[in-house]
Amino acid sequence: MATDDGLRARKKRQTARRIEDAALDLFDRDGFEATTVEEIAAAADISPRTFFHYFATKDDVVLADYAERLTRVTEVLRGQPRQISSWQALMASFQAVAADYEQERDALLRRFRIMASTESVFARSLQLQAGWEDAVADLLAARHDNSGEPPPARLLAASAVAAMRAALHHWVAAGARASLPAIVQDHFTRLGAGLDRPRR
Amino acid sequence: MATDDGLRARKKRQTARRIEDAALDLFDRDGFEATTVEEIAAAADISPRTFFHYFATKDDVVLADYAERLTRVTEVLRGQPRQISSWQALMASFQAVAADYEQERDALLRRFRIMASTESVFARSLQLQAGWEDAVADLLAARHDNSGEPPPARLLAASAVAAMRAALHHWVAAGARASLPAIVQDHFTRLGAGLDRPRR
DNA sequence: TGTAAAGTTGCAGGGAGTGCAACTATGGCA
DNA sequence: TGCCATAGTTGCACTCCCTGCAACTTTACA
Repeated sequence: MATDDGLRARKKRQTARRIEDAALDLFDRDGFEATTVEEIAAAADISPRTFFHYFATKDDVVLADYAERLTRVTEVLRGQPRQISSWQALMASFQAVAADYEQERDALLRRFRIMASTESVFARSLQLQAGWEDAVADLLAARHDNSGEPPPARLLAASAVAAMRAALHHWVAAGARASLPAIVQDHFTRLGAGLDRPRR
Repeated sequence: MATDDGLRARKKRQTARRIEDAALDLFDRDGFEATTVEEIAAAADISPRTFFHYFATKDDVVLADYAERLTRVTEVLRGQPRQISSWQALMASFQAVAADYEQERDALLRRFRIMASTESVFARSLQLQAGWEDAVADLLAARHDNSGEPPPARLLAASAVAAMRAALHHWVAAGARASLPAIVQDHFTRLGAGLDRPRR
């Protein structure tokens, strides 16, 4: 064993990457729905059957990095000092992801384009985000030191994901030119301060 | 024309209802995935082809009433006085739905059971909720009277849906015995007041 | 070099969902 | 009442996603 970096593992990563690249190119050219798994497999030089050993569904090729993003969020969240509020900790975690996103602006926009035009991919992305909520809520509950009343972990987690999504929406709608971490900070700050502002 | 209540329309509603009932019974008995459209069609006394004239996907049978819920939200939201804050208006709208939900506790819990065990249905429900966000955000933007800075409609809408979801989660996790509107009110109030509470 | 484990492939098949064309029922009208 | 246009139903053929299985190939390691 101990094959985390042997030839086998390296090849596997390469193949996954090759499939992803081939697929996204085809999606761009022909559209997601019009592209079949058979075509992707041919372009990536594997058999159609093998495709499903790498990705559970066609949708998942587009959303390959969601799992990594989640580990990023949880890592940063775990690293936050216990003195700061849960909300501040959440903001820091999601800003870290926002900073990562900015480094891959084009890939991100490509994904959004596909999501906007393909119901199933969009739905699946929301499902993965719901998984983030679960993980984050658990962490928040654990972060609490059991003295005093517990924070509404579920509400905090759901709100954080909602803020992140609204921020991304805002960023994309404005042409993806502004600073994403700044927008995320703004959204989190508003939510943290309270949404119930009197009219005017 | 003018056939909104003729024999034709009545029959259509009956058939839709018959399909829904047959499907949910089968889902309860055999599970969602193990039930085929063919079986549902047989139980509802229609052809498999006809099933897809009533429901776009198998998933949609479970989520049939989402569209009605949305119209309920938008109706109540439109009816809110312009003096109250956007957040108060949102709270009122979602509490109306919460009150409706409570009337159909068992049907609602059945749906949650299916969603919890079936990824695709859960994902689809989130997608429909995202549709709520769109509709609500549009309404909020329109509600604003163009004087002063516009409210962050997207953020408000996303937060409201998140609060609703967290409230439902809380309600179900606690055995669905508490008052759902009260829980919704509590969640909205917390969010409205601001989530960024200092530790202790 | 031999052997166990991991990875790949082809095959057969189930089930969702769609387009099309034929058929049937309904609603309105002369 | 009988006729016609329209709406709804059905069967058929088909595409595609995805899965289990068994045979085969490659890699790791002693």
